[in-house]
Amino acid sequence: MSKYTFRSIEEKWQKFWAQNQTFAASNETGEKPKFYVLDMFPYPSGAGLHVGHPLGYIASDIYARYKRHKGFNVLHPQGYDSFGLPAEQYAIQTGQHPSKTTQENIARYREQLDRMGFSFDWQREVRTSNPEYYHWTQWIFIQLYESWYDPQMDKARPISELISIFEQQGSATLSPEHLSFTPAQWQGFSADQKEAILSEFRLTYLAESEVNWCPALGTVLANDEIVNGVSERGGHPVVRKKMKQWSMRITAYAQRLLDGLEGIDWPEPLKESQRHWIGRSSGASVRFDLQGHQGQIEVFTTRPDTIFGVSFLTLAPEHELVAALTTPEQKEAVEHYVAASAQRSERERMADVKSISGVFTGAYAIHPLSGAQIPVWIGDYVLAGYGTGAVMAVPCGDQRDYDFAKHFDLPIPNIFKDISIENEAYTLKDPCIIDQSDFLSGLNYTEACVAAIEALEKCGRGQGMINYRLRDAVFSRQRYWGEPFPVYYKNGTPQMIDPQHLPIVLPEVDAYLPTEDGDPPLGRADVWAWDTAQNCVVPNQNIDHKTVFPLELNTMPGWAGSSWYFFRYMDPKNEAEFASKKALDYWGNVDLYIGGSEHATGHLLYSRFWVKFLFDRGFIGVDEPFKKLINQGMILGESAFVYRTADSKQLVSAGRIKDYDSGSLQSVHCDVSMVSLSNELDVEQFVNWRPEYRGAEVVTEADGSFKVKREVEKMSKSKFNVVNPDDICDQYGADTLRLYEMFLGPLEQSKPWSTAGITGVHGFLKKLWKLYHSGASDSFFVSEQTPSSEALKVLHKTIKKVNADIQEFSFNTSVSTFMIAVNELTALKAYERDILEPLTVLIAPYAPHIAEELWAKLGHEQSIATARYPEHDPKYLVESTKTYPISFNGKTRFTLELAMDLSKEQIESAVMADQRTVAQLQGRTPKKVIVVPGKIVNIVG
RNA sequence: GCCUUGGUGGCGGAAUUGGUAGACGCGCACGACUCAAACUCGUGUUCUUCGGAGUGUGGGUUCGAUUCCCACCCAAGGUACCA
Repeated sequence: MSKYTFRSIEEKWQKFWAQNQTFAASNETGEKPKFYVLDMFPYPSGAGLHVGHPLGYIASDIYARYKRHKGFNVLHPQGYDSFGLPAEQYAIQTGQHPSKTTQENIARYREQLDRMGFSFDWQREVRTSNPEYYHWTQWIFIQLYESWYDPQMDKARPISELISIFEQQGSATLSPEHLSFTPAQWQGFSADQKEAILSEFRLTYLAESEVNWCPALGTVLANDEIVNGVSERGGHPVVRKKMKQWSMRITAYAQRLLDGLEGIDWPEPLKESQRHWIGRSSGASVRFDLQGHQGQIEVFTTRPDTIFGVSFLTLAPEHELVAALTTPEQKEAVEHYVAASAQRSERERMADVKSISGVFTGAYAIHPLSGAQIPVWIGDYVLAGYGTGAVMAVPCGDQRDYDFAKHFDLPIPNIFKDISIENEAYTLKDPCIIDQSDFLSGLNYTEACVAAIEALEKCGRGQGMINYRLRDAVFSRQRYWGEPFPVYYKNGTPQMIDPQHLPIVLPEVDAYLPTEDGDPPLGRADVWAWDTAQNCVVPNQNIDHKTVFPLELNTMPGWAGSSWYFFRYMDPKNEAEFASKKALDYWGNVDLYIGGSEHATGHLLYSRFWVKFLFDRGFIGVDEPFKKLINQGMILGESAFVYRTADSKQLVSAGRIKDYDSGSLQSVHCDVSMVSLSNELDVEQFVNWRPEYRGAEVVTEADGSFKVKREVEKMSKSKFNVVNPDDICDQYGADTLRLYEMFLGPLEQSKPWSTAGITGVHGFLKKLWKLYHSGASDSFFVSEQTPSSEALKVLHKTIKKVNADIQEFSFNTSVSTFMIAVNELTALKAYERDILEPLTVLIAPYAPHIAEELWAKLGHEQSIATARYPEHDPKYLVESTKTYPISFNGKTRFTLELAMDLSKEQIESAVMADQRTVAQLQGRTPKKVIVVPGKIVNIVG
């Protein structure tokens, strides 16, 4: 059988499936139970699908096909997460419209996906960048805006209900402390005042948030786009700055997102990362008055018991009170420090625990319980985004505070009885008693926490509090290629566009960069204002008109469209709703979701948030999107890094490219560390170079020598280490690719890609084919005889094992089980129909093309897709003997075959009588003989 | 730094609740077929000083540890605007 036979079989069946709509799922509630198998949809990158993508798709496809064999109505759709940064970056470079490149990329992805024989229901395809789709993303945004979270009912409610509460009861218990009003006062507020209050409740709202701003590029950058403090593109300086942006009040759902994890079948580590991300901690909020200043510094602490150990306060450099507090003498030092901190990314600051820096503001706070003077410092180990951006420093009880105090020679009072803090802080390692703490002295940790909170509450300086690490999610992007907001501004106040006028379609622009004035790219659109009289988008030059108002210029982030797409597949063509009630009720939530663990705290948390919100508002009937989730491991690529070695052995610079002509690396901003320089890179040149890099230690060029270092990392276009599955399909066929990717190792484990070994699974498929072609000159042959009991045993143990493996998603071991089965059946010359038919169904989810072909040859006219999955019969698997490993002190020395039904004593005497036992013992009497029937015999002596 | 995962032959990996470490495949070696090569088939393949030793390193629990516990080392992913 040649590779041409494989290819023609694959093409034949792919065409057959498409023509017959074999995998179309029905929304009609029939007798079959439903099952929804979903992959995380891909971002259609310009590099095409790489071999890492199909890993999860193959696994989910095997499962979907398995479920069809098991009699389920299976929904197994696919689509594209088609808004995103790379398409925009490409557009900036080439001037091509992102929609054009996106469509081209999608066409290519589709071609690649089709070649692998996936059982997707393509009629349900969705694309997040289609107006028919983002219509509903915009609609959900409006619903979020029109909702608030009621902590008493613990659910989201329409904002109109909040307004009636305000009208009838005033702020009641709902409002934060600084806002308190009666119904009459509410009525008296201006529209703007009312809106300002409501925006503190809306689930999406405008707020000042910190961003990484690159003045030279005039844009905001992701942490990912910043390398060593400068922009990856161009190497320009980046500073942190505040900007008014849309935020999502995900923090309102913190507790429910935490609680919801209990009821879903997700990998424990993934739940753990979400728990950690949400970061619930209980403690106390403490307010420190300031000496000679209005206002207070509020801190959150998990250790209220150590309140008498406070020897200074530390504020984040971005803290709002810093400028006001700083004394004239300290002004210069503080401003210098704040400016320096703005240059460092949050990640850098978190990772750096070695260098201690900070500066005294000159100001003092008053200890809420002792009345002592507490100096106020600023230090960049305190992050503005966490808690209140200020900490009460207890050097004896927190290592970072301790180090800070040591470094700046601040007092380190010890408040722990019989604990030495000579060299390091004491951090609750063993229980201990609080000392030197007024009324807390003599109490243990738990008692002291309670007493301290009580005292703080009594004097109005604090209270017990639950704090979450989770922050509200910034929802604005200063980008072009994303969903436009359905928002216009009337005198600076945001207004939602009536949902009946959606979608607000992304406008055309002449370039994809920010405007000269620093507006996002949408500021370039000629037509980008909203006419409230005509209810349509109109040219923005008419903005003076009384009915025409500017539209929001930001777009939504990548996670907007991916937070609800799984519902759209249920009813993808619906123009009246995001999906019909009937479809939503029938399909419910996703039964099995497969995707990478890199989405653990992004996509998977945002989706859960939106689903809980949609549930609260009664739009859907489920409050978790994904019942069961499997993380497929990443297939890592092998990257080559080039180091230029100068005259000396020292590494001058590093990067993924070199410049042939100048003999130096371009735009490398640092020394030894690695920098990816995607934008300056001539891809052709690198690709041509790569084969030489592979395995090479040194490549010598005219201008000197270049060291090549190979590293395994995430496969990605930006890392130039992508391997294309098409090449594998060309050479071996889709069935081989499918089996091989499964055979590589456990689904959940990351592994580097390598084609070594692919001939093994290809050879297996040939052997499988041969098993059905034992006739004259290798023609198809099947015997109608009754199979031998040996053959039946092989078949049934295979059924049992493969069935168990699929349920545990252990696809690699089922492939080896198939190999063993085919080897054994070939040796037994088991060509009987009763062996071959069940075997074909068994293997069909894994290698569907060859299975369809063999199924047809076996005389079936229907596709194998819904053929009944075989079940094993235990009667063929009964064993009468067991080969016992006989070990001495735990080391196996020989084996002994004994009947299964022997008693412990019989086994022991049989073993002790054996010549080899006598030889091993050399006359000694064993101290003990351990016999585990059916398992092992261990002789201790 | 922090969070998560992983570390087993030359390589990918296998190993019910702790019970024969290295299944299956690659590679390699030898043999058969062939004028020859490829393909295919067969045999062998952890190391070894042949006593044994051996699952990243060092300890511990156990009759028995890849599996459980403690400490450490290394690699990958995430770390809030990549998706």
